[in-house]
Amino acid sequence: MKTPGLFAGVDAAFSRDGRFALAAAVLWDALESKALHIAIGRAPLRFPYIPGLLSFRELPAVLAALRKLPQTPDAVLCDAQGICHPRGIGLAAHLGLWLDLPTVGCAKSRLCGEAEEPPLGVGAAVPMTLRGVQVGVVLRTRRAVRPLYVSPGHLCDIAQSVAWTLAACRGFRLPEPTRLAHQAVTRARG
DNA sequence: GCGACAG
DNA sequence: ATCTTGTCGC
Repeated sequence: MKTPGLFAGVDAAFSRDGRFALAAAVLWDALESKALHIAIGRAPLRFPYIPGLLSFRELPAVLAALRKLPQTPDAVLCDAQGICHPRGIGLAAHLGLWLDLPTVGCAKSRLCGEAEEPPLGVGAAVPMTLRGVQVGVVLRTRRAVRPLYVSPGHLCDIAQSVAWTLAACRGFRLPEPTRLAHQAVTRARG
């Protein structure tokens, strides 16, 4: 698939009473660099946070938010890992597999795998390996700023996950879809 | 036993 | 993730 023109970005947070997982799904037009729709989803929290099992805690709310979008995006960007996961199925991969949609994992920190420090320039990327095989990259999305851990979620390869992530960045560390989703869900919790 | 550990 | 103020830099 070529570079998506219509992205969706998702991110989760928690209600103040700690009983629900909240999530925002932002439909974002890359050509116009603008959000077309923002939806909020909610689901009761039934699972604790366990590294490696994040999907069980956050996916229900994420799915509820995505269901409210008026259109199906070409690809979904997630604030989590894709296949750079102990079992090869981080939240982004899990979500894509379930929805049968291309997804990318754009995590802010490392869960597993090894990588060198990438050069400081925007777009610099170094391979992220797990058990000797490359599963993603550590990508600099902003000059001299903490890099992102990018890996394919579903229906895309490493090169595409990087190209798509950069295609959705607009000067901030996080790609616009997930950055806006983070703002939206943060506002939603009051 | 010790350290690591997405959000 | 969430709890929290000011502060340094573009």
